[in-house]
Amino acid sequence: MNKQPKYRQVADALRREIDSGVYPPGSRLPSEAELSGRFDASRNTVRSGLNMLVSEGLISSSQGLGYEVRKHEVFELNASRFENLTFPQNGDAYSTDVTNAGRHPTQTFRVEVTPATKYVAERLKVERESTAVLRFCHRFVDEVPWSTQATYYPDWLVKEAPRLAEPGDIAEGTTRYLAGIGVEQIGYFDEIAARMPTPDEARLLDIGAGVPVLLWTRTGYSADKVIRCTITTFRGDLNRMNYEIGTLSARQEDDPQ
Amino acid sequence: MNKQPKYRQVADALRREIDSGVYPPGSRLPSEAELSGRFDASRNTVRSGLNMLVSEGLISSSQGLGYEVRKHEVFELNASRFENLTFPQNGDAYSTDVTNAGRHPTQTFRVEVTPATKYVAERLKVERESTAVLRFCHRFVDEVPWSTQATYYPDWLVKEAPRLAEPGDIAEGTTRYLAGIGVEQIGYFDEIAARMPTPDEARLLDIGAGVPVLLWTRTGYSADKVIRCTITTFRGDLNRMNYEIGTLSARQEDDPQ
DNA sequence: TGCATCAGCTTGTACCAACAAGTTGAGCAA
DNA sequence: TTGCTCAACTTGTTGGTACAAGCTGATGCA
Repeated sequence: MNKQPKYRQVADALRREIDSGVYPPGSRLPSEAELSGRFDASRNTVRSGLNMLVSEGLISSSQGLGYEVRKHEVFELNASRFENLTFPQNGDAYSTDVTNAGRHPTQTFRVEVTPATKYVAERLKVERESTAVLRFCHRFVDEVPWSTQATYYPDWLVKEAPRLAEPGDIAEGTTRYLAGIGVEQIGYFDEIAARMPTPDEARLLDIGAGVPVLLWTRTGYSADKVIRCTITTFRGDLNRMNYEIGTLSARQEDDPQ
Repeated sequence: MNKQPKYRQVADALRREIDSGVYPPGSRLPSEAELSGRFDASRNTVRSGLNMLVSEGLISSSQGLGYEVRKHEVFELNASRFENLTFPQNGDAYSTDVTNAGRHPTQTFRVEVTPATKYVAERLKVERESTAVLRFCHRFVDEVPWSTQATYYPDWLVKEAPRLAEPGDIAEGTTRYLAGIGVEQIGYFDEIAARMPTPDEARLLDIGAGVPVLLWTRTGYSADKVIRCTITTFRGDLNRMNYEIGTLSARQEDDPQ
């Protein structure tokens, strides 16, 4: 007889019903008052149970509207193709991928000079607090905030490639621009982590409780130096990263889709 | 004058203090009663604020002990080396990596025959509900639950490689065993996602609120067929995945560490 | 018809009270 | 000294109340 607390029983019961399809994605749950009656619990207790499900990312709530079962449409990011070494396409990949999926991409962009954080300095192999150029992108899909991308370039590189510090877009892509002046990216190092968003990230990506962010750090290097560090934050509930490694084989061809 | 609700003011103030080092990782926060006095708020209001920080993964609480600022020691997983194509080393990589880090690895292991879930069936390219062999690993580092790893092998492959269904360990590693009978893995496809843990996952990995899981799905294929699907779940707060792509360059050599 | 208002629903915030249950250290007993 | 008990702390659970604030559809006025 291991008695669970009542608010947990509420959460478990509702979670089971959501999983089994009683409340399909997009549907509304009964109101707190109704659940309060059904489970013979106070409104506070029911709210505790609902809060668990919110923290798990299973449901979301809005004032005046009620609780809704979250939909999970996942967007695939092909990380190993994203920035092909021989045909660098940089940020363009985002626009093309999104457009191909029949969605509408928009983004805001800004450039600034900023001291490198500890995390960035370690990766760029420069002194902490030494300045770096930050090219920052805030991306949307169908007007929904999707990701933020911050690319840092070390000071010494900006001296060789001054256009990096200019506020405008670089039409041919930064990788190609750098290759043009003799700085060729020959490899990169990816780090992927997950955590709950900071309040800033939650605001920029418009995510509520229960949704983690996927952190993708790509450090690109030339034959002898680190030339950039890109930190991308994605909504964890809307994105999945893919890596294709090894011989491209029948796996692709016999895919019926 | 945008007045924030009181519980949010509590959370923001404490978050700022944690970030600025007033409460360093591992230290204890003042008790609910003390904070209640300091912020001139009821215990419930203070609890709401503290709960926010718990959901963000910044602090954790235990009955009788109080609230503690979470420590973040991250373990690096080198995914591109993990299963080298020419020198397959499979699960061994986990033991060696952990031992090299001066930690103590343990694991439990079991084998079962189970119907493939929709997710697994899609990746193995078999019928939904058709049986697969599941080799399941529950891994610990210094007695702390670290990850679970579930590898599924399709039915047709088990007919050719019967040892896959045997309960015991395969000493030389499954990749090598399969290569020995002519089924060579020539590539794989990785998918990485993040989400909040299910109650089952939270139990197996012993994670509380505010910690997401990192989901890593590796689908391995031979020249003409998919031969396995491995789903690994990690604690998001303790792990980071790395991919090294492109020419191995000076990046490694001039790394002082 | 068209528009504004408002009643009645929803969740959000904030307080109070009481008791359960886990942890620790002081202090007493063997 | 050793070991046990217990008081005094901590957070966890559950109940209650009241009002704020967002949303929707019905009502009624122009």
